Amino acid sequence: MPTIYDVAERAGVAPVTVSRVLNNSGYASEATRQRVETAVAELGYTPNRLAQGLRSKQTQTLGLVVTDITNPFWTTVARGVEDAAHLEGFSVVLCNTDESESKQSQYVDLLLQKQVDGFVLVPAGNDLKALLRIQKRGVPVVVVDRRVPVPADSVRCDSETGAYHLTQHLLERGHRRIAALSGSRTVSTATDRVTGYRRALEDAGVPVDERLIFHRSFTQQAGYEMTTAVVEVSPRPTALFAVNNFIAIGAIRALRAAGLRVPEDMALVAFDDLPLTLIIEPFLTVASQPAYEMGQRATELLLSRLAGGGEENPVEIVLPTVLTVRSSSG
Amino acid sequence: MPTIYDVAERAGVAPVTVSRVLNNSGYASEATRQRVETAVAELGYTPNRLAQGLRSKQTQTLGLVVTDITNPFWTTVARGVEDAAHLEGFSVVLCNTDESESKQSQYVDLLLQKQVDGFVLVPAGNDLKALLRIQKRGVPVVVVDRRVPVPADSVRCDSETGAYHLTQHLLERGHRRIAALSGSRTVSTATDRVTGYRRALEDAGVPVDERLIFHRSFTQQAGYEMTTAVVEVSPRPTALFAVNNFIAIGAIRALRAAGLRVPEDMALVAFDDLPLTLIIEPFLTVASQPAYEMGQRATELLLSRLAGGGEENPVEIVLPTVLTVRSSSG
DNA sequence: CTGTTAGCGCCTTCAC
DNA sequence: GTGAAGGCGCTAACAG
Repeated sequence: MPTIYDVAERAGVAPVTVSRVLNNSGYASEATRQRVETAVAELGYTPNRLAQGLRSKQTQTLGLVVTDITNPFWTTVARGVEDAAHLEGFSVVLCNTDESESKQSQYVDLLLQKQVDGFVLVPAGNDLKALLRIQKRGVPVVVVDRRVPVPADSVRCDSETGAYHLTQHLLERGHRRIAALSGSRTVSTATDRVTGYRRALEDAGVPVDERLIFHRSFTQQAGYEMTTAVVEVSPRPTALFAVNNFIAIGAIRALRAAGLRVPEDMALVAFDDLPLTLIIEPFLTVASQPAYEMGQRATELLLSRLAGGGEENPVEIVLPTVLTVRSSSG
Repeated sequence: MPTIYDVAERAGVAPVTVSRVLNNSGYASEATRQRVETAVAELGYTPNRLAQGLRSKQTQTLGLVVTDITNPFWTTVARGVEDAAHLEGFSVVLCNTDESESKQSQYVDLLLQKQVDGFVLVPAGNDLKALLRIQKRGVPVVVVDRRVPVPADSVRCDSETGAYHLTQHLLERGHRRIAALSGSRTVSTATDRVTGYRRALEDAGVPVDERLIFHRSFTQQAGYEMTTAVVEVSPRPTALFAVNNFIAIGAIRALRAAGLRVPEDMALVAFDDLPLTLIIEPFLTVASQPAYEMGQRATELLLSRLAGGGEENPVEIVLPTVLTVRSSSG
């Protein structure tokens, strides 16, 4: 691997001059510029970003910490992050925490050691230590999707209002007994959506039946189990509100297993759309989040922080969800 | 940010000793080891991987270059890569080429500059320059999913046999006019699958009608368009072979639009399963690829190369596809 | 078992 | 407009 020294020697200049030409910093006569550039080409020189980073304290790299890239929602967020980062010459290191706090901790430390310039972070569980460690180092971080009880730049959707609209939609359809199938209580999106659900019921003067509110996890398996339990409640609810896409799929499967039709025997609405590229016939009524935009906006915010821009105070971007009514709600 | 010098000073030892303790390289008495460790803890010292990498010429980082993380197949491959890498303490930098050769080239160069230790590469288009550049630098690379006309470690599925089985399956069901909807001719998986299709027809003594073979791209849009065209061919085929999942979805939509039922009016088989976590009722007959395992195996192979292991010659891992018969084939 | 020396490749600082 | 010196944080190679 040739270095700037090799280039310098070949071009008959000093190493600094090579650096200056390559980075367009400082003056350089057209003549030397030419000589350096031909030397670079002849040698096939490539800068070593490790050395650059060590010296300049910037790696042009972002850490992306999500729960599971296998969930199409995070996939899309990741794509938004990657595209926005690439646009500014930044690379993205991908990490899956699987909602495990220890994995999150491990990854964050690793990324800090790698001197990433910033983080796009989906906090796993309710462990704030990792986030705080990042902030303490003075490394910019944007929290995505979830609320955290500390000041931090963030991008998320209005979960509560989205849930409110979905529930309201069911109420307008005449449903009075609506079950909520949610994720872990430690995750703000899970609780916010249940809060929106509650508020909609209360605003409509419909009593909240605590036996119809389930908290488990954001998985298909959990959706299946919660639904299996909910159909046994007496009197049986007439509609379900699934707090994410996986739970919804699990719910549909459980309903089929129980011989119940959607929406005739049980209406269903959900948070998060399913990827339209993979679905043959969209039929779920959903409050969908602009996943790509979330990733993109988060990254843009992060990069603006890196550029030294922005206000002093944390920026909190809250995007609206989009209610799409389809056949599953009757 | 404290450095080993700070730690050394505090512990009353030389910087090297700190390095030795931290990396468990070379001897260190229990006493100094203790002193170093408490100093590390007190200072909150964290190694700088950039400096380590510059010195040791190893970054513990892999470059993952795929066409589009948004496709669940690649998502799953990526997850396999990430998990396997993480197991050995490696990080993964994610890049989407969107099948663009210039993007591929750009990314590969960037990753080389970042001194990644190895590549998991899905070659975009039929441009080998990027791959050759990697190999020329002596950086290990494993090609995934596609065949390339140069020696290289690789992991892929047996596309030809998979396609053969799918076509054979349709033939056994009595179909004689079967259309093939494929991707770009520049991608080996597209051509291999058509080759398998041809061979199955020939082995069954069924003449190949070139008007029933389409090459466009691996997208839903292309699937839709090819299907719209294929139903106009006279005599109309009775079955379709979609060369990947997106094409299959596009085909189904086009068939619906044309008022044709699957499988009654048109049977359908496809390569690549749809993610079972997102599908309510799997009904596509498919030859599915073990995507997660492909990523995992590729990464393991790559890491074994980094460890200096393996044979001299390129290793070519060809995994079998799994035929899953469901209702779409009648 | 521990320390000294040197240098990975680059860029900032200061001279000329 | 160009160059010399020094150091970013770490570890290999060689002492002792």
